[in-house]
Amino acid sequence: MDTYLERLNPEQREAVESLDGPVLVLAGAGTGKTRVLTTRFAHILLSGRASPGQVLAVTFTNKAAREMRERVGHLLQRPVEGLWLGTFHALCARMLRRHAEYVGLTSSFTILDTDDQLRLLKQVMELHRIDAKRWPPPGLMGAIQRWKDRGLTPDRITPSEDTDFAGGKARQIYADYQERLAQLNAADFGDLMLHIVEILRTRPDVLAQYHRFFRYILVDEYQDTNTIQYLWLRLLAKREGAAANICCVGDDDQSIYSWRGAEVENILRFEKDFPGAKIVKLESNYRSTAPILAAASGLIAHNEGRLGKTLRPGRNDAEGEKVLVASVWDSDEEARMVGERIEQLQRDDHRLSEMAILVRAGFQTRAFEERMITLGLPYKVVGGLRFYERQEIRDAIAYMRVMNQPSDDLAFERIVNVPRRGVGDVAMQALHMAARSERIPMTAAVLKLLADGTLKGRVREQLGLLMTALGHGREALAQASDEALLAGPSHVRVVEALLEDAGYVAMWKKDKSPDAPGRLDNLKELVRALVEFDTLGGFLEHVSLVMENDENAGADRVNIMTLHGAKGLEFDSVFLPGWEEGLFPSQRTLDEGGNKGLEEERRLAYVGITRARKRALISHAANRRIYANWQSSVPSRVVEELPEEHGEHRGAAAGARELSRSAPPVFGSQFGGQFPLMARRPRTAEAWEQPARPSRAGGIAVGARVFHQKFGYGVVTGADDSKLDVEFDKAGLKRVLDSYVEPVIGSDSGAPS
DNA sequence: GTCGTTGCGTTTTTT
DNA sequence: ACGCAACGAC
Repeated sequence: MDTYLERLNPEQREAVESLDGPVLVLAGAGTGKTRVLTTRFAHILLSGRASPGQVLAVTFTNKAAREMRERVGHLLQRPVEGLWLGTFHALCARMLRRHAEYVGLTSSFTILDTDDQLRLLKQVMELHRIDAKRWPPPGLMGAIQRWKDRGLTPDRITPSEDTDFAGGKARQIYADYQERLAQLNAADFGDLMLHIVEILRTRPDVLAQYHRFFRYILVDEYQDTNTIQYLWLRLLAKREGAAANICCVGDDDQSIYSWRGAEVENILRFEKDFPGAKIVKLESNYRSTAPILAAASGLIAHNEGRLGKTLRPGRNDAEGEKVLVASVWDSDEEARMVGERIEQLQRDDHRLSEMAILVRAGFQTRAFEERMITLGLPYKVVGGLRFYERQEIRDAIAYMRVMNQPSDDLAFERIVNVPRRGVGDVAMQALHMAARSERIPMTAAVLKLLADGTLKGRVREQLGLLMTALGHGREALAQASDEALLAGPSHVRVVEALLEDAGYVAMWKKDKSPDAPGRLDNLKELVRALVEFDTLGGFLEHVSLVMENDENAGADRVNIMTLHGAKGLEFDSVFLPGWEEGLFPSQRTLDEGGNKGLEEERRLAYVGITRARKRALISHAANRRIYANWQSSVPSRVVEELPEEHGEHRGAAAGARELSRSAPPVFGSQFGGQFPLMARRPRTAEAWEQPARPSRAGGIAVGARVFHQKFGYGVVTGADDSKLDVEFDKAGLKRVLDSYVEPVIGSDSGAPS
């Protein structure tokens, strides 16, 4: 009976068994965080403390929720139903459907996707006559989202926060945007949380109901919670006269989402909010070898203000290969080297799916993809555009939404002229006018303008066909329930017919572009997915909350993904390319976030290294092609922070570095070819130290005329160790790394070259 | 109303 | 270099 507890180490066991009162579990990478969470869940149920429906378990991704559900079921040795287990958004949507009327919605409200949100915001901004050039709608959308992330409804926006955008009109636009959402009976993603928090704040009766309901709360990835999620948790957890049975699991060292509103501070203030909280640290790592752990620990130790965990090897067999650092000439050579190493591992019977190339930014994947194609190695880019984000899928879903809910104006606007039906600005204006003046949905406005003869010619004919197709579909859907018992889910056929009759399928069949057949396949795939649901409405709820991509799972492929995308995953072999100043740490993060930004980049590096079970290969290139031109780069400072004794440094490019800044890029590939990297004898120990960082500051004097790849020509106005202040002719005063600039030869300043 | 040209920006991403 | 979005010409 208690065997599941015996499989835990003492810390894990403490985290699982401390059921009364608040618990914060600080779980380092690979220390069994998920195991603790799922076992705790099972333990609550098996010890009879609560029934499945009385536990609230929250995750960030659907994947994590699914995994937890499976593992809990496995521990209980039966599938569990009626759980409140899901993502923040899915759980909030579920709650909001029960109390929608408190925020002016009905329980059948629609959830908007990002396209819809932006289209709606643009409309509101147009009404305010905001110049979209000067104040780009996506910017304001972002601001609104951040407000929502912080729990700020329009009435809570202070004037000082408002002035930033659109000349002080942002608050008003936000308010109008919310107003329009309410009219449309719609909520965007942020609203799911914002509305429910508003309800819990203002309706003590509703809050009390949930307090009675949820006896235990479990939270995964707590370091990633933003303010509104924190508020939601706190409201639900803090009960009058009872201990808060909330257990949050997180790792401050893996907080990498501050740029989208996550507040690590939520971890730090846990003890303040929940007095008497028990803190359990999990530090035994069962995933990685000792050198990998040492490298990761040494690196993260450079951060300040940590809660201070140390990872120690949890297994006896944890010795292993050193972490490699490779210096290469350019990004092409880097891809070649990684490819070779992958082939080598493959020859040694390692599975491709146990290898991952983790990059800082999306554009880096291309070089590796190309290399994999040349070598004939199967690969998958994880987290590219997801299935439900593809144009044809969104269009098809918009068709379904309109059929399901004729008042869904945003979905209607998306498809009204797809395929082209001759509906342009003029016709749209007329439809908007009619809809607004009569206070009717757009589809009703179309019927009206068709009836009164305002619409003529081709538009009239085409829109007539569209409305007929939608009408037929809707009728068939209404009858579907009778028929369903006999013929299986008929909504599948209804949707098929709709996409045919509306000319949507024909549009892609006519399309001669190479990706049209693929899009038709995707549409078939979408229709197939419908079978899993009893009703069209159920399916639509699913797609708006669960945007994921399960394609070609299971096949043996090399994984290529961003470091962010890799969080929570693990692989035997991990490749970490592009560890160069400017790219990783990213220049932009440094510019915007200063030292805090740097620390987050360092955490990202920590996440990267700790993904590896057996081996990690870090690399940096002296030259990288960014957009059109080549840029020379210096190794990331993060590379220098790796502890020496656990790594090995290899590379041909070290000596080449001096050359790199002045040599024409065409040299690059030739040079790389002459020094096959992996064939070189590794230099150990002392080689860990960076090959003397090219210190140009000494070489470039104040007053020197220089050239910078991005900013053009300029004059140096100041210098300190590796940074230069340069007054550029076109771009103005910038602070740049000395290695990014070239002295201009033959100018009056006479810098040595 | 549609098609072609110009111009800007280009980290990370879930739901 | 490239892709997308907005604008102007047919």
